[in-house]
Amino acid sequence: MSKPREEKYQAILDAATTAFAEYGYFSCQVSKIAKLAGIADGTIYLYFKNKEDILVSLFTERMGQFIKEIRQATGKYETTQERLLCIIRTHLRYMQENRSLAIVTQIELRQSNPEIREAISGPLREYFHLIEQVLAEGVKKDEIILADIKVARQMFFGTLDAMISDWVTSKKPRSLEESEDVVFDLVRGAFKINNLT
Amino acid sequence: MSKPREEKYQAILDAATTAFAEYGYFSCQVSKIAKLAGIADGTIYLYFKNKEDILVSLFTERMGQFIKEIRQATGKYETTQERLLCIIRTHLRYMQENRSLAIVTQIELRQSNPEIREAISGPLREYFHLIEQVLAEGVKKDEIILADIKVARQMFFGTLDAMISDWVTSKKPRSLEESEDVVFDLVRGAFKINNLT
Amino acid sequence: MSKPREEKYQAILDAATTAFAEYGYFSCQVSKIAKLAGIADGTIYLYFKNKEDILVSLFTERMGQFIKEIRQATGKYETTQERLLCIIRTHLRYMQENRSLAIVTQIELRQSNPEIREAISGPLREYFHLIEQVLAEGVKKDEIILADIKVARQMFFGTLDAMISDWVTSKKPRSLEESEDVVFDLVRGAFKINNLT
Amino acid sequence: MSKPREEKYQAILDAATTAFAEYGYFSCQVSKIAKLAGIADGTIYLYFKNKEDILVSLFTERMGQFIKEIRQATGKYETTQERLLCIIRTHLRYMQENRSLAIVTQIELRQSNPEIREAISGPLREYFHLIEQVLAEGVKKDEIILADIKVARQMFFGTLDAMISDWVTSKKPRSLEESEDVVFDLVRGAFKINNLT
DNA sequence: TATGAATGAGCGTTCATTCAT
DNA sequence: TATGAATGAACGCTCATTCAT
Repeated sequence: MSKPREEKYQAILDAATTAFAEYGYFSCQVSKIAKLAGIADGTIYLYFKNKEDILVSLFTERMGQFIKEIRQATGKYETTQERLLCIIRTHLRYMQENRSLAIVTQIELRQSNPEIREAISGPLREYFHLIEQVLAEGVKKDEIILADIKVARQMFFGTLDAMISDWVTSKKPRSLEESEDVVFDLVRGAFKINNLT
Repeated sequence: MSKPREEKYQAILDAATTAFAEYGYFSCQVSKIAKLAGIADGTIYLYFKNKEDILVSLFTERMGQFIKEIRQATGKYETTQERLLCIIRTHLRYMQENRSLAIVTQIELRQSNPEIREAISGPLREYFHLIEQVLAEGVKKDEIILADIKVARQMFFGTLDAMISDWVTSKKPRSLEESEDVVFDLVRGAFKINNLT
Repeated sequence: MSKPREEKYQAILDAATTAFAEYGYFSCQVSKIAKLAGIADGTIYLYFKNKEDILVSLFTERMGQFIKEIRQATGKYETTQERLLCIIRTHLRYMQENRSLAIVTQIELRQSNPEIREAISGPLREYFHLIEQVLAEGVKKDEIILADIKVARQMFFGTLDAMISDWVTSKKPRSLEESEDVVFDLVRGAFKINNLT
Repeated sequence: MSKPREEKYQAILDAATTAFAEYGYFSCQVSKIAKLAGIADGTIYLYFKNKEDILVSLFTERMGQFIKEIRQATGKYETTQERLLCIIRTHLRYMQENRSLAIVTQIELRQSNPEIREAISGPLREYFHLIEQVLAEGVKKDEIILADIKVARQMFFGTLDAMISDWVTSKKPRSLEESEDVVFDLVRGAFKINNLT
């Protein structure tokens, strides 16, 4: 019987995402997650080693899926221009549709607690790597001009991240989709994307 | 004699900055700050209402000074190009010289805990406002071309923030100064800064 | 199963009564109550909101039962004379059998701390009311003669209270029961109880 | 220079009486007493060994004076009837004019903390002794009839104590003086005071 | 598996007391 | 004497985790 187990595992992760998003990791009690998941406190420990494990699993699972989705979507496009626009769209839309995850990402991504940060950094680095791959290939194909891939990635990711940070913080945020083209336009300028394409 | 009082106040804030940077706000006990400041636990409460007040004061004081410094530095320049470069340089250098503050900023800036976030948001919004002012004026003077001031600010700040985030996280970071020109170049492209200037 | 919960609730109240009696409310740590009840400190907070809640519950429960008992016992008698003797006996005997409760009553009944006093005053006022009812009816039925019901109640209760206070304070107290008739005799004189009855 | 020392000593005792009355012994910080006395916290410790010493001194001094006053007043009268009325009047009036002292007496008289209670009990026992002397002499002179001096004293003191307790607790208390005659009348009945006298 | 009552380590904060000035 | 900043022991309460059922 692995299916019901998987289901409850995901239910806990869902509950944790919501709860962490609302209260923050430290201010959120395990009992709150349990209540939200509709199970007893103790049951959580049949699925996760401890509170930290919930957070780490949450990142691994959800960020992993996020990156997988972005990678798949990006794979459909050939040009760097299209790929970057695809990442922008997928990133913003995914976060918009998973607001709690977006919040948790914003909050806990930079946890100082070394153990937590280490566990979390994996998926994030993978995402950074994906972006940098796209950029590197674009440079190689002369579709963009960059003096420093890493800094370019920092700009690219940092922009999206700041947008989500604002959106998440804002009480009545306007849709992120509206800004997709604006961002892309800025990126085109920054990366000197060949307009002929 | 208000001098010694002020000195101890700052000493506690310094200790808190270091301690929060190392452990994170929640994982850092008040006693750790006290020990680091070389005072007794109780003494902290002669200067701060509670633990949260330390964090909030830290932001108000240190971020306030950071913004003040940036504002002063920026004021010396006329063109938008120069101003933006000035912000980039001041921001990166300030954070580089105040690594712990940079870390705390990264960590706690996005606290989910509503009270803390609210208290912190003031200085940050002020900084956002400053950047947007520079951008708006640049647009007005036709020195840059922007479809959306807010998104441009998000890109500008987000880029610097991501750079610092990487730098802070990295075990052996290369100097942020090296990247100043690279970032500026990207920004010039993004904001279509008139190359004639 | 609500039984074991009720049992532990009472056990904590018992422990608290003993501990408060020995050390006084403020000088008695919650951990002492827990140890006396044979449970962990934290368990206390599964049954009571906080330390004050223990004290208040103690009064509500125990004093409530004390008053209930007195009311029941008194209800069996018709004449004021019999009723007053009944109160005297029940009061003294109850306290004699619940020495710790008697002490706590003596100690905390007059707490200056306004919140505590307010919470405690309920049951006490109820008792005062009961006594005054008996007295008022006695006056109505011409079984006693009183110029002022309230002052009479103060004398009646004050006397019993002072007796218990002495008994509680005394290192080798003589039994309270011995004094029952003596008190009653004084009361008869004071209230001019009709000897014909 | 012993005069200013004595003055400040009394000032602290006055402040303590007021402060203890308002907050209760445990809930009243030494700093509150100091502020009320218009001196620095540390100064208190030039006059008193510690907080407890303040309370004990307060009782010794103030209760001592109270008893002295009662003893003097009582000494002026010959008959037991007059003497008892004199005690009633002096007791009630003294407490009415020293409301804070009355409150502190009510509150702390029955402190469970053994050390405090022991220190306090002295003056109180002296007062009990005084009352019992009057009663014993009255019995000897056939002016009153009592089966048990101690219980009679308990009634006498308990009544006054309960009256003050009510008066102290009440938000808008009626004057205690109004009740003097009523109490005396009750006492006359209880003690079978010979009306011929 | 699931429960949820029980645990007890851990921490923020208070405040009586001290001591350098 | 007087000050009041500094001290640090002490304690109420929380909550992640366990375990008997």
